[in-house]
Amino acid sequence: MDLTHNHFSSQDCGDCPIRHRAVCARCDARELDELEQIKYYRSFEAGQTIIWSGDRMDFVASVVTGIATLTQTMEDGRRQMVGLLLPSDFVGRPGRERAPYDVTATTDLVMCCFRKKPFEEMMIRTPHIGQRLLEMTLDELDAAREWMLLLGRKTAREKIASLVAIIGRRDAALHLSGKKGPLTFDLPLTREAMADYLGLTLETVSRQISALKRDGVIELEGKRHVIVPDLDRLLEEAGDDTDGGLLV
Amino acid sequence: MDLTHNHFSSQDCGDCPIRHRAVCARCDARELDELEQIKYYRSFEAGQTIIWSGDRMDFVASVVTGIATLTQTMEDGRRQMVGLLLPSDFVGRPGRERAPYDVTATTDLVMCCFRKKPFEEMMIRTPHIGQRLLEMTLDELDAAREWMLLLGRKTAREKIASLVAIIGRRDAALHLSGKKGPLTFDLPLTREAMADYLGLTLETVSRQISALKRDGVIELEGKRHVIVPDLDRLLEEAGDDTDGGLLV
DNA sequence: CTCTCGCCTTGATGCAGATCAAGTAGGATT
DNA sequence: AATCCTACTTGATCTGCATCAAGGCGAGAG
Repeated sequence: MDLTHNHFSSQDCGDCPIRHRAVCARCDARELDELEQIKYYRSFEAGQTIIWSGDRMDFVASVVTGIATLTQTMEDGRRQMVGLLLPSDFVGRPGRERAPYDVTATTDLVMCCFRKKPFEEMMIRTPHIGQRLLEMTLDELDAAREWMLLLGRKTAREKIASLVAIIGRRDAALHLSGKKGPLTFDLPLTREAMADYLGLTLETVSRQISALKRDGVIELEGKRHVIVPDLDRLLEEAGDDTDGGLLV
Repeated sequence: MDLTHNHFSSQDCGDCPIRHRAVCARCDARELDELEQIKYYRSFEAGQTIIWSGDRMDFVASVVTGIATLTQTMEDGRRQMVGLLLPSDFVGRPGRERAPYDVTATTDLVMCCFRKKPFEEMMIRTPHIGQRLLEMTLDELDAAREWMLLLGRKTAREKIASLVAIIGRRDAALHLSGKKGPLTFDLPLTREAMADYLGLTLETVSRQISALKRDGVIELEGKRHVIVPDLDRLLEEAGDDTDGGLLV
């Protein structure tokens, strides 16, 4: 979700930094109070599965800190990531009983949850919450469609460059950094998780990261920390024309 | 979008069969009248492009009859379909100026359009329109995620079987057919369009269709008309566990 | 009737990425 | 310091799909 969205207001964030951002920057005091009643926090450790596909899901939630993923698995074990949730992203669907995907914490994670039933009731009484959710869902749909282009038509090298660009930009947006020096950030995913994101094997991911490093498109410190000396070069490698897009 | 959705009511559809279905099965008379004011029809021929990516788009619309596609294109011409719009599907995003994808009619097509500005204003005054749009968008997001699994992890044979199953089921749903005999329907896409849908080349599409035919999974009359003698067999070939899913 | 054009099929070959298989690096445990 | 373990890297080989190339077929036009 786009952190620069015009409805956000970092000023009015109280003790729950996400609640306001995600659903109710436009709420009045009574509504905030009502949300407060149905809200609770949950913490997870890296690697922990939050919900298995098919499980009953009686809450909706915002990611506060950390990273979660949505994945689908076929009977024979093939896995595809279908959602990457960074702080401020929303998970859960009003009006659905059961989770359609596995939700997993890939780093230590804190989520701000709302009990589903009262949240749904509140949504009906409070239209702008639904409107905000619609905006967020439409953004997610756009991201999914960019992702489909990546999965269907990009080469392994382009996929890796795209992933690095996506994470780098979202990270920069999160830290609200005013353009200074080369983009630098940690990859918050294992090679295997990247492979599940990109529809590749982890060996191919590793090889292509090495290739981009060898060719000077990225630099690595350790295995996770990335330095992008030239963002335009990276975007070119990613096969991206649209450079406003690609926000997951 | 799911035609069996509980908010649909085929009874209350007037001269615009889609208007009610898509956005306002719950509208009262005044609201219907208001929609009437901002509504108009547009027809397109097979193959015609409705909007190019980047164009200004001053309407939202429902497909009445025929089929449209959303596609993305890279600079070098690689193309990926990211949306398949069948009758009753919605296209356009309130709050967005420009189209992010090419929209093309793949068959003769009639759309029921609403001028965007007044539609947006009406959405704010009439919450259940927004709620219905949220439901539809969430369904589309689910479909996009199934599609991502297909693009990222399925083999060419599984992809073809999945596509045939998706189209066959949606066709069956549209005709509200009460289970009778083997599933039979037309593929509304050229081999090239199927390739763009599936992230394959048209040659591979052709070969795999031939293979499924040879193996008795499907039968063909001409090049487009498909008979599915055993749906379970087809779904097995598609690698589908979830057999409620896969509605695009 | 036959020409033509779009759409489709089939064959031959090549290559990107999967698969199989070792081996390395670094952090935690003892 | 020795060990173990997990995450990662790199090499060798295999294969599924892309690519290049040559027809086939059916519908509409003349």
